[in-house]
Amino acid sequence: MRVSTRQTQKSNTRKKIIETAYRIFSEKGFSVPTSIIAKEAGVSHGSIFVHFPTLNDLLICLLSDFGDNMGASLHMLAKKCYSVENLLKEHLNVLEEYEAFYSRLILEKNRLPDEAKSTFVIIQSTVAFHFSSVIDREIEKGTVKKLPIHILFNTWLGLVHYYLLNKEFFSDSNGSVIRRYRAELLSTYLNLIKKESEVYE
Amino acid sequence: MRVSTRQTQKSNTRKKIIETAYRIFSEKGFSVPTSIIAKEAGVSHGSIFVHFPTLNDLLICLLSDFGDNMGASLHMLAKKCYSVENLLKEHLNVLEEYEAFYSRLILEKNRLPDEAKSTFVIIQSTVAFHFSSVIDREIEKGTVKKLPIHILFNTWLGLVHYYLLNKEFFSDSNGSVIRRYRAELLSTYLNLIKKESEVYE
Amino acid sequence: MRVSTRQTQKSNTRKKIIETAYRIFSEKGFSVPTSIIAKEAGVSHGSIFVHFPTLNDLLICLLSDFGDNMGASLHMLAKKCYSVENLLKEHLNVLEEYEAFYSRLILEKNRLPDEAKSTFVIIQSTVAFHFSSVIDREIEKGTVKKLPIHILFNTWLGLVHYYLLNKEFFSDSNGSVIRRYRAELLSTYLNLIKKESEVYE
Amino acid sequence: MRVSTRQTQKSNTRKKIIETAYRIFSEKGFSVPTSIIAKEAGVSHGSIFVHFPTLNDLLICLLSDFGDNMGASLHMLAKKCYSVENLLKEHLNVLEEYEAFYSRLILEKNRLPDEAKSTFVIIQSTVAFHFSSVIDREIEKGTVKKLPIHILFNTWLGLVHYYLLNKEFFSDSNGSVIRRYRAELLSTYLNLIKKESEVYE
DNA sequence: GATGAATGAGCGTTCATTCAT
DNA sequence: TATGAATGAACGCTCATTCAT
Repeated sequence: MRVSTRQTQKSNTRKKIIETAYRIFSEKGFSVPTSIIAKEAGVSHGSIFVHFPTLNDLLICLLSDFGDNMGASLHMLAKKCYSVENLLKEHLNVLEEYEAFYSRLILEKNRLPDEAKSTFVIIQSTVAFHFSSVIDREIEKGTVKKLPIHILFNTWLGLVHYYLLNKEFFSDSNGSVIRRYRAELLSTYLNLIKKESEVYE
Repeated sequence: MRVSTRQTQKSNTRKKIIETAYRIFSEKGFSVPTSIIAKEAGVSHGSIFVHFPTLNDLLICLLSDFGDNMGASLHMLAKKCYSVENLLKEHLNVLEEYEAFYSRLILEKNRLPDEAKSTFVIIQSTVAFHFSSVIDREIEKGTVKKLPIHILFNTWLGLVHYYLLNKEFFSDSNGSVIRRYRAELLSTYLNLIKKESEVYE
Repeated sequence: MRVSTRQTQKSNTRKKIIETAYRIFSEKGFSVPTSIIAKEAGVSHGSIFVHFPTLNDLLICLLSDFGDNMGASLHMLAKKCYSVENLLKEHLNVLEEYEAFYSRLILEKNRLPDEAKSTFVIIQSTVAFHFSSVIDREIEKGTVKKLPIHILFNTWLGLVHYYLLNKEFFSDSNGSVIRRYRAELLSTYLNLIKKESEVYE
Repeated sequence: MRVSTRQTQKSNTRKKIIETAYRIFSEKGFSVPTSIIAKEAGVSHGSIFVHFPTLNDLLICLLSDFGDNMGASLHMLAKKCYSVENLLKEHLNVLEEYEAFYSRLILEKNRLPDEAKSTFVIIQSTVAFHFSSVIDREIEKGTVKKLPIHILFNTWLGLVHYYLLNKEFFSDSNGSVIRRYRAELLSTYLNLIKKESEVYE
């Protein structure tokens, strides 16, 4: 019991740091000083370095957790996705769930440790995989235009990222851009890729 | 004469600072220290602050100049653009011309003074304006799908920005992504927006 | 039994700390962090401060133990030492036995608590005492030059310390300098202090 | 004139930093924080890093200057030194001149950048060179015992260093150990190395 | 106007020490 | 008693900004 209590406390602190960092990095970007994270988390500055020897280690942990979580959410895409429409809807659901941090990731990944890039790559690969198989099928069925799949994918991702990265132009800074533009994004994109006879409404 | 000489000198220094900052920010991003800019420009560190009271002022000037230049280039779009295809080709030409700095702008605009956003907005508005009028015409002519114009535009911009922001995944770090993917970007996008009978090759 | 067990445990912990600190300080010097000592000793970081309220207390204990041990070894000098030669040989034996820690002590004593100096003094006094009585006798016998004894002693100590403190110039960093230069140190020193008719070979 | 004034100011600050660092390192050792040096020098903390990019650079500069100065003083040894006695007297003069910093150097050289060791080596080599040539001559003349020169040298250096390193046992902490023990050191050492017929008084 | 040395607040990180368990 | 997470003052170093020349 004793040991368990101690471990709980430790992991509580760790959790507080991780959650605070996640929240603050989401809000303000990855260059917020560690001292601010500590203050917001209600722990001492030194505590951060008890749990994460360097700032990079904290970032890597955050990104890794994030990649795992978002990856897990994305893996559930496969089950429900009999159509592109469904796939993209679910993709938007996942993006909405992780919206703030994901936006920071795609914006600042170049400043982050190399591990960040792999997180990014893994996430996109997962989506790309499901996207490919669904689109492939639809192209064969003749419901989607026959165009190179990777560019169809990049077009979708580019479109969504464009809204995420320019959030302040599209919505109140607090709301979710994804939620607000979900319908528009979906219908436009689907109407673009569908053959004319298959118009999406 | 004296005054004129001094003014010449003054404006030379200013020009050197602006050009150097433009080049270095293009290459390394906006967080290069001012001392490095000064050294590269061959002027004293203090000179920067004679011409630009704060770093923000230098950035605003740079962005404003950039907006003017790129805006001017973009205004010439109108003349040549009788078709979407031509318009987009010219847009890519302009983007290629300003590629490095433009990429930094869309990547780091959140770290820049608020004025940066207006530069960004002005540039995109200019493009959007020409895009609208051309697309409008083509929709009316029935060569382009009837979809909300602003989303068609965002799709195009999102697609291009996606390549610019993920340059390292698409090309050698030195070459121009735009030059390399120009054909692919154009053909994909046009095939998406054109009605089937009008397929772009 | 409980109490005894607990006491055993306590003294075991204490012993582990002392032994580890002795070993690590010998190897790496006195500025190794306490956390490293704890890890190497296989005890918790806090345990160090249960047994030694401050780092200084640990150092004082270590130095005191060291003084006792080396002092005890040195006290046995008296029995065997009928000649300076024997005395110095035995002195070198003792120094070789304690070489690593002793070298650290003479190198870093200024960074150590004042008590370190008394350890140093006690050790040297012990040697000086035996040295004095042997040399005294030899001077009377006329085998050693008649010079102030304390300087003869300081010359010897200076010579030996010089080799200990500049170990890296004289030998591989791993071997014992004393062992390697024992003969040379002895013969030179003895030839210096002996009257000519008594040359040492 | 203007430029000269500016340069003077700069070099004044640099000089203040160097002199203060020299003085404080002499008094308290090389691990005094840079912030203390700055405060004592009457300059801002940042100023130190304007003149010396890293602490190591400051140390290297200090040691290099020191090596040059002491080296220059030592090179004058050659002229006056017709006898060991004169040589050693002059050596002591130089040591007395640089006593405080020299003592720190021999005590803490292991903690200093590698360049420190070369300073140490250069200084000792200079002394060793003059020592060798004088002693060589005297051994040939038969006034000094025939013993390996390098150990005769190490004995001298060991003796002097012993007094420098244990200053607090030999003299008031303020006075110069060298000045106080000059006669004793010289006479003892000379009497040890001289043949008996040549006794030094 | 141009200079560049000087400034000092702020950064990530270290480590002896404390204290609830 | 033993634990080890938590603490916070201190460190070397950076850099936009100031100002005497």
